[in-house]
Amino acid sequence: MNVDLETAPKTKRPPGEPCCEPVAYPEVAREEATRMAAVAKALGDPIRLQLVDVLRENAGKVCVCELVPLFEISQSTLSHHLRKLREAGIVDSERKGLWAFYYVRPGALDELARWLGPA
Amino acid sequence: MNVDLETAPKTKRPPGEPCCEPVAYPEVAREEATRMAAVAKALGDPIRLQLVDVLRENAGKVCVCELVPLFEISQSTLSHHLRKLREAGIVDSERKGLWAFYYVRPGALDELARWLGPA
DNA sequence: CGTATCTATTGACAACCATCGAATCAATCG
DNA sequence: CGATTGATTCGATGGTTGTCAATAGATACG
Repeated sequence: MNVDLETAPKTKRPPGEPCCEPVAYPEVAREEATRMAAVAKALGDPIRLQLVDVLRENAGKVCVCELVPLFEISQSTLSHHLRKLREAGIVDSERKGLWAFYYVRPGALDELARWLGPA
Repeated sequence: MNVDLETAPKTKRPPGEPCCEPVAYPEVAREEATRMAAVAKALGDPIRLQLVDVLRENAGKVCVCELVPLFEISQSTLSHHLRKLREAGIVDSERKGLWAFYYVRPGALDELARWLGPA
């Protein structure tokens, strides 16, 4: 998480030299960032963000058919968004008879929330 | 923020009726979601997320030329990412002489962080 | 002025994305 | 079984994105 960066000169330098020394960069943040960016990307659509919002407060209680009228999109488009969220590990679903109930996977948003959170 | 959803029947219904009654949907969340989704979208790239990470801890101290060697991308691509972050209102820049110094705008991440935050 | 350095923009291109309608799969009921 | 309803997948289509090379703009120095 800590990108320890040696802040470089920033004063005039004789031309011919590059701007700055190469700066050390902790590998650790790389895959962490990739994971969090994937979650953020999945939330980077208003409909998906609202979907997560609805699901967080009605976990396991809303079937897909109830979600459709909330947004002015077709059913297949909604299914597409749900798939994106599923692929990002944010939600999961459970089928019961005819209906499919989605829920936000516990802890799925924690890493991003913590990073984003009050510094 | 609260999507108050009347959880619908979910029991067998006589055929011919639609699955569920249309569900009331608070308008309030709509533009809120759009704003937050825009921020999330901007963070939805590993490089941009790392950029924000670096800038948060070295606000006003890192010039663009120092950021380039941190990632294996060209200078123009980095500039492109910075522009994206600027357009999303996440960062801003200040020029001093030859150099451009970027910083994370205070509070830019708060709304999303709060929504995402520990429920 | 001219030249070197740093940053931003432009143009191009492949990859990805959101969206829809239509087809398909799944499960319940008669 | 056959019909119906809900959910997912498929195919197509405009739009957006990430990337680079090349270029342009801006600032400092001589």
